[in-house]
Amino acid sequence: MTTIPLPGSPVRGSRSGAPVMALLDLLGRRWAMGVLWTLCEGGPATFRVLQERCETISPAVLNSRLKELREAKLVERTAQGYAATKLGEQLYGHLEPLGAWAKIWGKSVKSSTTARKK
Amino acid sequence: MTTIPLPGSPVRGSRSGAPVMALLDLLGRRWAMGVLWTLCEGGPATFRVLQERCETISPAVLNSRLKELREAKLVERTAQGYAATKLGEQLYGHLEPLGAWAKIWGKSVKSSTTARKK
DNA sequence: CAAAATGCTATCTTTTTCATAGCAAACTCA
DNA sequence: TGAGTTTGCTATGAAAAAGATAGCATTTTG
Repeated sequence: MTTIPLPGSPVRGSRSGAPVMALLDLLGRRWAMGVLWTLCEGGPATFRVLQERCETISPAVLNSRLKELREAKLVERTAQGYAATKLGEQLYGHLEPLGAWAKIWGKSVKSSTTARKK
Repeated sequence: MTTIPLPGSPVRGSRSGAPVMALLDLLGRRWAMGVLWTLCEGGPATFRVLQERCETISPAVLNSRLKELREAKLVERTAQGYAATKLGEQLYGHLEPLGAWAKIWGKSVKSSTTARKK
């Protein structure tokens, strides 16, 4: 079993346990941000629906991420299924601008990477 | 070799290749945000110095992340060593508030998780 | 020029993630 | 009520990624 990164306890990448390091560890796991993003964008969803929305996530990973996000108080179970908590929405508020920024980034990258292989 | 997620090409987690999905894929790799964070916080650094700043990163992973970040135009090599590009700084600008937010988060989580096991 | 620093690559082990299958419990409704 | 469906996962085996460590070629320094 994996340890769930929580602020205060030492995490991968930092012996200090600085909150931001715990956060980066938590979010730096495959699908962590994607799941939160999807939940916030599309609203509460059951496990199965969430899985479909994420298109390619496997149930095992979805389950792991949900456990972690719930323990981190970013996601909770409601009558409607899984949903972002207030804290989760707050975090999403910080992440959401990345959507717009990514488009700008996309242009910069593409203009310098036209016709690349592999 | 791993494919580097770039906007426009389909990435893990999304067949669409939406820029934000490419970004989340790129950043959702271990140490990706940490490296950018460290570079922006501490300024340009040589490979070795960067490695030390990151405390526990292995050279292989650091090397991979640097390649990806460079291809994504977020990091570049300068006379001073590796450094965030303008684009990278911009992105960091969006990430940076997470530092403060993580502290708030830390309190909420801790208050509900006092004395947990495992 | 010898010693130290730099920038990685190689290698092996441990973790994560992926891809699927499938099962138990809750829900539907004929 | 009880067969069929949906939901929420768990199990499993294989592939990919990350971690730990050693070490080597090149550059820099004294």
